[in-house]
Amino acid sequence: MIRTQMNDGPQDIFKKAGAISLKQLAAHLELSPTTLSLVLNDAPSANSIPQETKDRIFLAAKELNYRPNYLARSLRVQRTHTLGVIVPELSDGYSAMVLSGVESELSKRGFFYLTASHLHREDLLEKLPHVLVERQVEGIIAVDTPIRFAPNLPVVNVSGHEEIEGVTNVILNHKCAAELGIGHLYDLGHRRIAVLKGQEFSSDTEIRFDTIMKAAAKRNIGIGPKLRGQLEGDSPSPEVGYSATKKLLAAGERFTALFAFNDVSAIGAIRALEESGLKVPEDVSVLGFDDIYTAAFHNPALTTIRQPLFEMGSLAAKTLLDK
Amino acid sequence: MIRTQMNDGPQDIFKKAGAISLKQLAAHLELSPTTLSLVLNDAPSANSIPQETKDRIFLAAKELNYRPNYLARSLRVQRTHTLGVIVPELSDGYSAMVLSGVESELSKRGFFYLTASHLHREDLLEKLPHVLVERQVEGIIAVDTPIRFAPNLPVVNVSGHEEIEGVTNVILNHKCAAELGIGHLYDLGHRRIAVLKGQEFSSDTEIRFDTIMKAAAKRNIGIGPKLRGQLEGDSPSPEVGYSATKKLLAAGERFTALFAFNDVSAIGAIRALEESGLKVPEDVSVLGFDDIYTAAFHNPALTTIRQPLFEMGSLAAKTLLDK
DNA sequence: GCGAAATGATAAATCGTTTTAGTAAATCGT
DNA sequence: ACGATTTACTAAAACGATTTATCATTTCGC
Repeated sequence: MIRTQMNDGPQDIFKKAGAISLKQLAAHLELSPTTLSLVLNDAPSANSIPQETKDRIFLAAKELNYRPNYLARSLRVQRTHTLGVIVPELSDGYSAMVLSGVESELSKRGFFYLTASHLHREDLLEKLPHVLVERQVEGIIAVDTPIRFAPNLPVVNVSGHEEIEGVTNVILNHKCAAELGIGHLYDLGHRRIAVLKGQEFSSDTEIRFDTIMKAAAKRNIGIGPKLRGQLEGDSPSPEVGYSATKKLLAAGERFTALFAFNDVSAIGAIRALEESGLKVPEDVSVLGFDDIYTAAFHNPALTTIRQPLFEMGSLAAKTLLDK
Repeated sequence: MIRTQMNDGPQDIFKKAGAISLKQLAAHLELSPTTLSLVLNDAPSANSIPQETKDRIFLAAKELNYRPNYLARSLRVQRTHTLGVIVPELSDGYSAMVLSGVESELSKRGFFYLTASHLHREDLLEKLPHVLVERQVEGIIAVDTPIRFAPNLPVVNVSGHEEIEGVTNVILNHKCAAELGIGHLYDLGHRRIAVLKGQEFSSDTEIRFDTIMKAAAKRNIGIGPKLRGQLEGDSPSPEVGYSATKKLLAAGERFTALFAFNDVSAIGAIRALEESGLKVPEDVSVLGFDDIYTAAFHNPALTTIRQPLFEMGSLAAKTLLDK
């Protein structure tokens, strides 16, 4: 299958034979599968077996390249060491960062995970958890994803704000973040601040907006409807920030600072501002919300509120495994 | 386990009971598991079974929320519908883009995939393929990853340049890309061009550098040692481009254009250039190599050569599944 | 009215492990 | 020298599906 023509040498035939089973290995050694299993898994009851036999087994296992079939094992012991991760979309940087944290934690514990993207589609939001359950995952991590199922296994939602029984939420301290952002702008002297609100489907949208409004109100800054931009469409490119800012500018109310929903939209916003002849940051300061590495190096001066995505991912994994 | 306190109602107990097996379902219907299996899988031999019985089975399956155990099924039919994907690291955008393409193709065909990052560590490069094989993946997609194993199952390497028996490579047309890049700079009038070379561990480094040198030579442009920057360290942030460019500037040889290894390093490079008082693109044009969405919106003017990462991912998946 | 085919099911083997419950022979304590 | 351990190992039953081979009954063709 793999290799093309070439009549293969003996080592190739061996390779093709591929996986050798415990039974075959046992037959080869003239021992029972039981014995091999006991020895290879270092079971307590194997201590009556002489070292010599053990060595024979280990040697043969190595030589014949024996690899236990994880399916069979999992079926028997009823543990898969596998989680499911549901994300909106992989290409947007945000999910990838969280995933990276998840993976780093899981690999420490010998777990793997299956990834599935729902692309904001209702049908997938319903279906994916089911097929993951079919695949016997031991838990599900959802990232920025609405929960459309009654969980009968442990679920951790990263950046989720629904209170659902059986679902643990790992969330950013939004109040703190909003305080930080608005406080920063305020200290720089800004009093006319605009804000870009996220798409409806993003679970952070509402809370981020609310906390920003509150932090602003606290400092006697009003952000009227004409100072509120709205991101639309589910493209993960800065384009959504660009067009939202265009509309915002068209509304006609001046502002000296813009609090974007995230870095990607901030980058689009800057482009829009400059196109209408406004200098950043001289005329308008733009504040992002960290979800990408490159933001810090953006030019000009994009200040961003760092979100510990990697850490949120690894925390989610840790939490889930501890259930 | 999942829920905290609360004494649960009956539907909750039902939920906790969790997965119901085919045997249980059969017992409940007073039929044999065989019959259910035949009906549920719409096997040809099931056409002797009356519609009424079939309906009873479907109904019960739905009501008791029966989900076949994928482990058991896979074990029996010797197919897992699962691939393994090995990437250097998830947080760098590049891998995530490719993964996104892989997933889009796999989901169409009912496949899932396990992801593993090698972080450029030799031990993981050796070990990961083995544990994926243990997990019964039916093939492996490696992304920008050196192959350290003799494959006994189908392998597709994205951006790999080693010729290995049994490994299919999905690669970018580098020659074309270099021509495009250098040609663009040449047409803009640039004759003193510097280049940032990638890290040794990246499989694209050599070929990208070579093709660039050739494309330049063809136009009588020499790129001497003092015009060659070298990326160092395996951080996925623009920092590596930043420090490489600093060194390049310190070498003292002037240039009017910089061909970066990728977008991330280009972003770092721009920062370094501006810090030393050079305007981009007035004094120095910077050319990137597409691996991130946001590049196009970078400011100022980062021109980039688009790399179809998503497409490379989906092509890799398609190729692998066709084996 | 008799053999053949269709109908409606099922028992048992299988996939590759782990685990429980043994067994037969050798060794030990007294 | 006799029962109790220890030693070295194994048979068989799981795990939860699929698949092959079969088996009664009915119905059909003629």
